[in-house]
Amino acid sequence: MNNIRLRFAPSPTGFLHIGNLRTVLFGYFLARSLGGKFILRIEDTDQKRKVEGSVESLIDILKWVGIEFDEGPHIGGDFGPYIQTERLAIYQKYVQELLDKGEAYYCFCSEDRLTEMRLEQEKNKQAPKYDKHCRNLNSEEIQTKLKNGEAFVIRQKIPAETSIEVIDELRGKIVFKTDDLDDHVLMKSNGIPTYQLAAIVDDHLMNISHVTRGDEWLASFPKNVLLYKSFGWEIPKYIHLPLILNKGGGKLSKRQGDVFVENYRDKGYLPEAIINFCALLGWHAKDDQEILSMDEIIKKFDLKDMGASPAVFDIEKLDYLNGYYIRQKNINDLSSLCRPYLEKSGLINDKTNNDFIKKVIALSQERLKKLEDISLLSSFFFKDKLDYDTNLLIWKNLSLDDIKNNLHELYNLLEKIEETDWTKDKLENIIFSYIKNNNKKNGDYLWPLRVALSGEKNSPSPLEIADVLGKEKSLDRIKVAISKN
RNA sequence: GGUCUCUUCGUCUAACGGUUAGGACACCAGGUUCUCAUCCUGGCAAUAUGGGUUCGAUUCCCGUAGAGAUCACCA
Repeated sequence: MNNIRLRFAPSPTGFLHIGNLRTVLFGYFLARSLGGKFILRIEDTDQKRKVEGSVESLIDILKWVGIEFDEGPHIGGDFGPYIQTERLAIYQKYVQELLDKGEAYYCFCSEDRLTEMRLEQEKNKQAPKYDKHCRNLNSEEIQTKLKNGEAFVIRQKIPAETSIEVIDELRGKIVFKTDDLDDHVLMKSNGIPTYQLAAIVDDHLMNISHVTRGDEWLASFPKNVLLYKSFGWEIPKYIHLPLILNKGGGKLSKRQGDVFVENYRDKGYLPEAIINFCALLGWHAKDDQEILSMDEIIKKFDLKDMGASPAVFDIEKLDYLNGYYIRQKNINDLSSLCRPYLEKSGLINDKTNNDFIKKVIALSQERLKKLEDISLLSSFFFKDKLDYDTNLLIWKNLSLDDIKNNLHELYNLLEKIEETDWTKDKLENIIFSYIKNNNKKNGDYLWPLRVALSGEKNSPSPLEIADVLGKEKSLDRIKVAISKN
């Protein structure tokens, strides 16, 4: 039994961003490698951005990836509730404590005044910052305004003219001047706390030992530390994970391709590949192993082997890993994974014979980068009529007549083979010895045969295709090729 | 603009202050009974820059440059 507790605390604002996935994954690796607990907490304090149903889809996709929680809104736990809007009374209590201690203050400034102030600051090329207008109101003024029912927020009272030292586990000590820090809003006028308050209170109350969050929070880290000090609470270890960048640099954004884990799942990326890929973004195993399962990563994971520099998302490496993991699948698993893609593209229906599909998929397995590729790679198996240019049949500098002759010879040869002997190995035997005995070259026969059977420039070997297609269909396709003009 | 962070092959990254600066992806070439793919072999390719400290710097310190983050009653 130890006290290691980490959490993933997303906002329910839609699909899971790949950068967020990387953050969860590292939190998960750390928690599990330390033998600790992993908790899901929903940070829904921004009601405007909340998207209906996103908590459910979040839990779904995390489950698909293979992340298991020990506590959370969907499974309960001893530190609930795990949804922030169900904890409002708690935040009220703690914000009052801050008020009583003089670590926070009422602010009655209108939005209009704030905007005006900001415009003025911009005009004078100053950093936009709250001007502390309400910081020194006396209690009479406050009581009067409160009685008049004036709207207010509660702001954090940042100490003046000093500096604050914070420790990030990846970067070490960082020093900020408090005068550069804003008196941030802790409690909004609707009585709901901001992230800055809610996250700190919850992390404390939920006994979180290590906070893993994105790099974008580093700038507000000193304010968080100040808040811990105001409460007199112990500060957990903080790990600000570097961001994932686009190919051209810059935050991974929707405009330059897929950013949601759901997009990758739908295209047929495997969780194994996604996990492995994300792990390699900022972490490296001591022994240089680069193909790793979740279990292996957890076994080898160490905070010390993590970097603090941002990483570019390179889809080509993901493709490589995905192809690798697809090749490792056994054919039963792979065909159940691929079948939905074939059905969706209309090549098969739910009644299509499964054994036939398995054979087709087996031939495409080593060519797949992602599951959705199966439709394009294997469509010729399912079509009644192949559509290809006659010239595609021609191999090197043979004439079309030569090609047709060769196909004719093959037709006569294959026609004699018994249905029960129609297997890849036997076909191979017969065709190769025929070519050899007649002193011909493999390509003169195999290329046109392959095109006749597939209609494609690239495909598996003609013997493999013929085997899967069966005698009748194969002979039909050869006949069609011979009669093409 | 202020503040903070980051900087090794194109990309992800390794290297107690001493290595011919290593690996992976991508790319190129060769091999694997036709193409593609797989697989195997080989190749190309990096310490941003200027100063220090040191016998010795990719590694430590300072400056410069570049990139990124942040500066909401969003998270």
